[in-house]
Amino acid sequence: MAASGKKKDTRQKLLDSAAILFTEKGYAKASIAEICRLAGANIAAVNYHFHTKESLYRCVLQYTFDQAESLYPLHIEDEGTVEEKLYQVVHSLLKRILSRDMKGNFYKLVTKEMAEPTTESGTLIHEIISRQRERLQILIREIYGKPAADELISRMTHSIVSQCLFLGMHEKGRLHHLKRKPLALNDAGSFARHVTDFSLAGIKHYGA
Amino acid sequence: MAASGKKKDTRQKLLDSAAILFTEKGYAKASIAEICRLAGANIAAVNYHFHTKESLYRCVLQYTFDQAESLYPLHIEDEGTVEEKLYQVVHSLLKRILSRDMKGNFYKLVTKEMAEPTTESGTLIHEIISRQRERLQILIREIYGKPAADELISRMTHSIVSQCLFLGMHEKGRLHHLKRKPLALNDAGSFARHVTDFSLAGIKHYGA
Amino acid sequence: MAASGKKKDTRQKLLDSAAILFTEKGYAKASIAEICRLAGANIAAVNYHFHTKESLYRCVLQYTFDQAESLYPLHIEDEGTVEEKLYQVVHSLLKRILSRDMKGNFYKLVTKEMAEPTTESGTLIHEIISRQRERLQILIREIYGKPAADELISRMTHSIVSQCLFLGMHEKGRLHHLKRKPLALNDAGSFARHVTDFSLAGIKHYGA
Amino acid sequence: MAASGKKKDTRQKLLDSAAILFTEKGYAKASIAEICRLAGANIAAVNYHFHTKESLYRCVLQYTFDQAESLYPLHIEDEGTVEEKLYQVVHSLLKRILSRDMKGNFYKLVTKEMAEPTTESGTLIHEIISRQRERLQILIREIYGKPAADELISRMTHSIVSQCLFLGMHEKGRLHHLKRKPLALNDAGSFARHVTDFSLAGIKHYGA
DNA sequence: TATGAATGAGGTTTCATTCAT
DNA sequence: GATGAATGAAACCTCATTCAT
Repeated sequence: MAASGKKKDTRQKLLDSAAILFTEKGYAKASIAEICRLAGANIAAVNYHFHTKESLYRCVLQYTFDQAESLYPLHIEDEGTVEEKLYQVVHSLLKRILSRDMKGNFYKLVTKEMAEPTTESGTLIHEIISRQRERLQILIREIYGKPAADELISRMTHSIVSQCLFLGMHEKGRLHHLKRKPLALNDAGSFARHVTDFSLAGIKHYGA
Repeated sequence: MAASGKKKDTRQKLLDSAAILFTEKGYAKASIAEICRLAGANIAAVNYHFHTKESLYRCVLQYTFDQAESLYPLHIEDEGTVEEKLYQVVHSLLKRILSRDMKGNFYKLVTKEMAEPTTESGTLIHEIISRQRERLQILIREIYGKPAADELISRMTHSIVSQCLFLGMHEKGRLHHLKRKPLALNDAGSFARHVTDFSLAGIKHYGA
Repeated sequence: MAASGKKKDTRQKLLDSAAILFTEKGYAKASIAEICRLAGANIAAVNYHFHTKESLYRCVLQYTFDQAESLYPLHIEDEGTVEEKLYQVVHSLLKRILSRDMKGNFYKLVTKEMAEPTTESGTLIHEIISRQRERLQILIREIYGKPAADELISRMTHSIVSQCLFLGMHEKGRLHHLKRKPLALNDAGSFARHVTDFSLAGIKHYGA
Repeated sequence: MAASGKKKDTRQKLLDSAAILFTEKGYAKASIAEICRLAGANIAAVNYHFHTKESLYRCVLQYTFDQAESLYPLHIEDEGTVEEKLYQVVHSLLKRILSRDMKGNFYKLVTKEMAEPTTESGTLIHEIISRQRERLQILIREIYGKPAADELISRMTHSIVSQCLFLGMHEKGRLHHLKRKPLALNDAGSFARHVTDFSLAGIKHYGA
């Protein structure tokens, strides 16, 4: 019975390998051949299990997103202050972004996708990002306290989101001149504190 | 001279075409053949003038950076307050990022490069970004007023830089769910005001 | 028995699907996968029931021929004139060629095979065509009335056969510039009249 | 100077090889690799000179048609009878069909195309066939002498055309059970005589 | 008996680069 | 100095077939 998990093994190994290589090298430069080699599978395996490279890519997006959600769920306590809720949102986002222990990192794929969109893969990302963005906007409105123009809310959302996602753009520790040492998962809490405090001050500046 | 003028012409046209295509499609998907076609040059012209594709790419990085510097120079008035100087820095950066009227846009190339590094091309970008980052850190220290740990300064720098560079990541209006309407060069001043005010409040929050 | 009925079912569905797809797209472009999909069968079903693709093809040839014979049997009345018998032969052939209501159309496969022979499949077609051709030659000799060189008989046979089989070469109404509107089964009688009359005149011209 | 013909040599050799292989094996089964091998060219040569396999195919169609026209021009004497003109048309068509000495045979490609259309290649063939068909219809009307329904003219045209084109369907002498010995170019005159006489009788039968 | 996963050979196409002219 | 033909490596994809279950 333990050995009966052989059946869907190849498909899973392909997903893992693809996640790693897409994350490391990007969609274009990660070749099917290399993905299969890493998975220990035949070169035709991708076509058998996923039909095309792009379809594999979409599955990887979904897969890494699901992993991110299950490993670092967004848990907002109902009783805390809105400020605390903002911290929780930012913290959970940063944990996902800084995580290195998953096969592939969804948010690294998202930033790649934003910088260099792959045909037809935007839909999934669009939905996910939109949902998170809306949640954040509601929170910001609440923190702001007074009625605010959409434009203003939108800008403040941008300010917060960019501080988080921008962390996902430093590949392999390269270009790490932008920060002192590469941030690791351990730093998520501390950095989330900074982003939250920095941004709360910004929001409240407008409210004053 | 007429003949040597002709030669420079081809080289220049190649730079322009390459800048456009690298910016639009990224390094990998912009082919030499297409670049030459757009430049009205022979298919061997790139190898003749630049030897390899990657060398052409490095030249394009330098070229678009020089253009950015000359079109949107960073002019800091000596007499203003530090807050005003921060605004000027942010404003000039945003103008470069939002500009669409140059052949290629250096900062769009930078964000592509950060998300998906091309072998061996990091050096130039490293230097440029470092220089700007240092200038910004000095300013932030000044605004902060009191002695501050490098770590803190670094984090605040990140917060400001990310708000700016993140704007360069929205390709062709796709993924524009992150902002209401695509920002244009006209919006640089207004958006710079937001980033500056938002961030000043953040910086001062720590100082309080 | 219930189980053995099931088996025949799959085999039969494979035959039907293969007949349709071979007729529509030709041997090379009809893939085993697609045939199985259309039959609602497993992808290994063809190899299981027919061993190879080519063997399936031969079975399809036989199958569609049998269907043609049973749906449009060649019924020659013993009492009619030879001219009338010629009409009956031509008519029955045209009905088979113009038929669209069978699974696949034997004569469309024959014309495909003549234009682009598939390895090893000629034997069956050879036999079938030969038999029909001989029957026709005997009839022509009879109509001709006088002793005739084989060469002459052969040429007249060609003239008649080609007028019929050529109708099977118009795929999907494409290339239908060769005739005004695509002929349908209804037109078989009328067109057979034309071919018969036209050809009778030709035959008798030699006899004169 | 004699050696200066090297430049366009490869393209021409590719055309010749492709013509031969497309004619022998059909579009689908003639592989680019084999065509290049036969031409003594690199495997990327087809893409360089013709871009895609289908584009090469279209060029081959045009090329073989041009060869057919120049080798066996259709020369109709103005002074002859209409019957004689019909013979000339049929004769020239048969010479083209029976020719084996060209690189590829346009009409063999036409019959292949009719039996198994290749995507998007029909246009050229459509035009050519239409033009020839119209010329023939005019001639038939003239021979017929009296006003005739389009339908009738169309059927008689079919009868003549099919007798000719059907000869192009016997691949490599296979399936030659339909005729005694494979017809060769020498037989064109004699066979054209048969087709003409046989058909003239047919036409006149209606006129009677 | 029947399946679905897996395979390897081969197909077309793309592309950066080289080289004789 | 500049060209355009040519090249070889490598990419993605298709497919008939095999095999353990």
